[in-house]
Amino acid sequence: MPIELEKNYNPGETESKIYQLWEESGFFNPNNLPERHQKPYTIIMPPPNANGHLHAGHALTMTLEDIMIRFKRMQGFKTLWVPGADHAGFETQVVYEKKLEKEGRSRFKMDRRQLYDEILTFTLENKKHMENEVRRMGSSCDWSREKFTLDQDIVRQTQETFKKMFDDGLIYRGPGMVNWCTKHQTSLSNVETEDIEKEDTLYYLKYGPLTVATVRPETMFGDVAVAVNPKDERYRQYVGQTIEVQTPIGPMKLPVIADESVEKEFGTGALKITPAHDANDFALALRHNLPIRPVIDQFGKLTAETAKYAGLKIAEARKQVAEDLQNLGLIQKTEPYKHAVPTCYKCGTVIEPRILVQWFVKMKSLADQALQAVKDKKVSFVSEHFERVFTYWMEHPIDWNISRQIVWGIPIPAKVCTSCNYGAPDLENTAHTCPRCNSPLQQDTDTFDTWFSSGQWPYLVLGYPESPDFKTCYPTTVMETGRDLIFKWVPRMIMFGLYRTGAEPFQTVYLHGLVNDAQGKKMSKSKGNVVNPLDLIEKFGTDALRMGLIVGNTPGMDTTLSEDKIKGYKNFANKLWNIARFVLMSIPDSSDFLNATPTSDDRKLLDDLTALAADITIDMEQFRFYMAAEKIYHYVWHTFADKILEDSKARLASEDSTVKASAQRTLVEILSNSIKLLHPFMPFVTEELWSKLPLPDKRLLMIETWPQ
RNA sequence: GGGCGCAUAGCUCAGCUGGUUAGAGCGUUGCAUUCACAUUGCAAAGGUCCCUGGUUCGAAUCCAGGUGCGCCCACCA
Repeated sequence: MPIELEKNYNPGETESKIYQLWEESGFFNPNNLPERHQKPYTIIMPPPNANGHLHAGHALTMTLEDIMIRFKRMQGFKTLWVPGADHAGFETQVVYEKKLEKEGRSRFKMDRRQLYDEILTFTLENKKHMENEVRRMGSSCDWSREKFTLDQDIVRQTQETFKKMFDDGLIYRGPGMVNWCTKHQTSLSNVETEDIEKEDTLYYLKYGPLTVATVRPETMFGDVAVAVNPKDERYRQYVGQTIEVQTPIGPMKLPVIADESVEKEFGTGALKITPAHDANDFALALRHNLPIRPVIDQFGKLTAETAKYAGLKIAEARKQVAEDLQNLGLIQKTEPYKHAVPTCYKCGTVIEPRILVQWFVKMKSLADQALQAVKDKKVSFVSEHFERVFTYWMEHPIDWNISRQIVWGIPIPAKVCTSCNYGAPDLENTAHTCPRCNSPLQQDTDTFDTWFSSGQWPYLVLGYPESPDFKTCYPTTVMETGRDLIFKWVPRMIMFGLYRTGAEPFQTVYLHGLVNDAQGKKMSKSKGNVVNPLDLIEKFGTDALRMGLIVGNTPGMDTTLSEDKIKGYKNFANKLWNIARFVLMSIPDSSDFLNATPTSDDRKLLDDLTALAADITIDMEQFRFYMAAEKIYHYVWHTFADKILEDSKARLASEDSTVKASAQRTLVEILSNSIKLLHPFMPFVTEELWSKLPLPDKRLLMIETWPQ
């Protein structure tokens, strides 16, 4: 009996069944692939944060990487796609703190150990959801190799990198300027702050014989100098002098110094120097050997140094100080002033620059090596312009603060002195006394910036240095991730990879753009336009969602996700289903017809498809998935269904058995090749239909050969 | 202030190294329908390819300038 298909394709039922079939087949694991699969092709999945659900961007990541992997697997590569989960230090802790807040609790009143354990439980719970959602996307990744950033071996290697970098002089212990979030009580790296435009007042303050311009009069108590440009004739006579400055809490004496960094044109050309609370002033203070005088504490309140202002929060203090200065006649004038201020990217609190004794990575030499690797084309970017963006970043490296004052993360394996600034790695827990001052040492309670571990991800997940996976699969083939990670993650992976393994971590970087809403607007919780990929899967099926994400989506460019578009691909899945239904209804029980000689007309149809397959293969090789997908879609619907299939109806009814058998054979062959070409994009419906085709020696479609 | 990108049909976007009549999806309009599929088919309407200049036999495509928009970075306090 011919195989009968249901009238319509039902994605829901099919998808869970098929994924289970794949997973049980073992073919996600390259070790189980048939003999022909020899040459490695490896992708390390950017580990999604294990603190919530997949979003549209993840859905795009999974789709693109799965397309690459499935295509290469069919071509005969030994494909490995390693899934992972990121503990996402600060991000997760923020999520958990919000949860605590709702429960009326606070991390600051909790025992460190308890807080850690609670977040761990929370994370492991969410990690399961995340993993199931990765499966729902159809991802053919090797779950047997899944890694979590807090796995013991990962933690151990991360800590060893820290020690090695310290020994090599690439990591040093501050004091250094850090971005301090007064709400979250931790320092943040430069990529964890977000500049926002702010309207402030620019105050012109009388500083003895000079006038300085500032938006932060409350920091005047921390001033240690006034700086002018050495070429500024107006102030030349004061350079080297000490001036007496009136303040609401009494006079202070400040030296006047000359420094090139001072702009003559801005304000009055004279700049108050507050090294404890301004990154530029700190750099300038280092150049001129100036003292550092902190007047703001970790909670953003003024310190005892400021006498009557002590305990006031910055905003309140600013108001008070300005008012008092006004009354003393020390404000010459004020003007409105628009500028960008860095804020905590999670809570929007204005960052307070502070000088703290913490760990920093020296970026210059690492960045130079990364730059060279890219120049030498050891790493190339899909969409070449990303190379320019990357180069710009690597030419302007800033030392990287890797200490976080949060519990959720990999502990920094170091001992720090209780009385001086000494600190050093101590992985084996053997150091107890400070070699500098003999004071007791204590375990550093800080954890690593999460990018410090995820930056090492490619070689860590492959089991560097000893594992066979590392030896055969590193450098990996492609790193596919979001465009915004060109400066957060990609450079760190290249730098760490080159430093620790001596080789670049991947050969090609494919960056995708943002997934925006149907109107092209960025999705955000506050706008309420966030689209949940799981909802779309429920509604239209995974295959339809994948096509909707891929077609028309060029590398690096943002894309829009609209239900109408996805609906169109749901219809397409059904169209394909019905093509197969028709073909299966048109062929006899016996499979003799498969050996029929095609008529010359049919031969032409088969040759056309071969040519198309070759064309599509080139698109796939060159990462033009948006185009390959559209081409096969167009062929299946508007050539195969609308023309070939319609034309075949007469021949299928032919009395001439040669003509009839040729038509049958041709239809089956075109169908099976179309299904193969579509498989990377629409894996579920194609695998299901493949199972229905009356072909000899059939295996799972996922390991079938790509059409030549 | 610097960097990167974008501007093509009503909407969202393709158009790779310059080459007949500029394409797709959705939307719109008309017609069809006991057929594998109404989750369908056939057909139609719809474009100053942002503007100006240049290179070329030939420009949506390459170059220069302009305009508008988006993103990222930045120490003029």
